[in-house]
Amino acid sequence: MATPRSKAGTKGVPRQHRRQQILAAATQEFGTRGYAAASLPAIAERVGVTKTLLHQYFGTKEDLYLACLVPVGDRLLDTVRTAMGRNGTTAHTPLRVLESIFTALEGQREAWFVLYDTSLPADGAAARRAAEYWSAIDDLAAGGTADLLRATGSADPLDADALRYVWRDLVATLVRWWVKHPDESPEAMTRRCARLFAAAAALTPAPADPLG
Amino acid sequence: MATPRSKAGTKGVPRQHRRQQILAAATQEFGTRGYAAASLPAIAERVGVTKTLLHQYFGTKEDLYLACLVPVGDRLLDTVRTAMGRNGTTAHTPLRVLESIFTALEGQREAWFVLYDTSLPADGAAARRAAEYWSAIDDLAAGGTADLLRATGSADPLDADALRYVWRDLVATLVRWWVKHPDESPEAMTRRCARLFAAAAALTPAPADPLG
DNA sequence: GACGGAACTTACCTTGCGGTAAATTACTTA
DNA sequence: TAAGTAATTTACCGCAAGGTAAGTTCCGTC
Repeated sequence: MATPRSKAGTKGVPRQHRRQQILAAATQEFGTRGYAAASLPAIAERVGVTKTLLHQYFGTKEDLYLACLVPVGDRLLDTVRTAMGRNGTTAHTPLRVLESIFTALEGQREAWFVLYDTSLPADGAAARRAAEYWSAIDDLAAGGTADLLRATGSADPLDADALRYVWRDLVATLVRWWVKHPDESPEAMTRRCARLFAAAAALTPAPADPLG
Repeated sequence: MATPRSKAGTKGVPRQHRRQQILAAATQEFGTRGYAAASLPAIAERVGVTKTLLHQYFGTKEDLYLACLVPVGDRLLDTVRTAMGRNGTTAHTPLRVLESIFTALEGQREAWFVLYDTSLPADGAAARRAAEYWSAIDDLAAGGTADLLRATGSADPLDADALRYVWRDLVATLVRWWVKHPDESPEAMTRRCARLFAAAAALTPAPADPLG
């Protein structure tokens, strides 16, 4: 042995394990900083490894991003689908969806923002894939919001678009607040959302009968 | 004359005019791309000028950002203050605030996002200044949200914090949607928000027992 | 019609990033 | 114990960004 001059060589970390480490670190970095501001050196440092290794495991920066995106997207899409799935839209549907999202995200809350990154190279495969995910999720929400608008007598298609947009960003906002309050459990967070919804409802002078 | 070898020299644009041009272009670029992703060369190209000129007019990249931030922040803070100022919080206060924001932003809608840029160097003067602005605006909103929560019987201070957070991001979301629909006038946008609020209120039934 | 300042560019430096080729070390097994 | 392979680093390239120093052109004016 005697003074190993180089730090190269295996560190005894099996491939699959390392893969997971990298994915976790990258998801966190991408989720907090955003694709553009995130740097491979920073991710590598989190893992305690060299930038080069990331390339060898995942290829290009965008490839790595995709590798983070896919599992998160699948998990969230699935969660929302089952949360909305069974019975039609009721008043508790939004809360049920939120709770399912919080639960699915627990342990890696920043992952949400990997799905909705605005700083992606617009022409790349990552952006396309992300767009697929949130358009799929939006479609699920579309039913609910349409019902909602019909109930209050608005037929404007732009209203529907705006409402979907707002709902999506509202979820993002709640998750972002949640990230800043790590002690909050998914259940506690859901209850908090319920209270906030109630407060918000009090804000608007009650119109007509909700949802038939 | 005969073949001017260099394109240097004055283009006959007076200093103040040029200043405004640069500020407008920079605000747009920073607002759409965000501080990190925005590049000085890109801004310079918008103006039809060289990167160097930007430095000569405004100094460093962060300095330029600050020069964009300050007028926007002042204008918005002022607008919100007067919109909330007179009578206490009523049911129409949020809409009045929104309308004032839309009006103040008309002509440069992306400017909003200069105020709420998350990709700023965290330790810099720009971030500090931006934080001052939105904490000042948040303080204005604090009164309203507190009333709201008290009305629904929540005393949790974290609820108040979350509500402020959500409200701020809601505004950002609406502005973002608005940016994507350039034909929408401030007034039309305000009316649309009123309809959306009504729909959202319909969603939450009377402040009954949350979570079934 | 030469002079001086205002407006602008050319040319350059440095840094940090994404990305690749070629070592270097450790683990396994025959 | 030596070969072979898996895991990792060193050393490098190219590029684009932020930033600076030194010009170059234009314009009014005496």
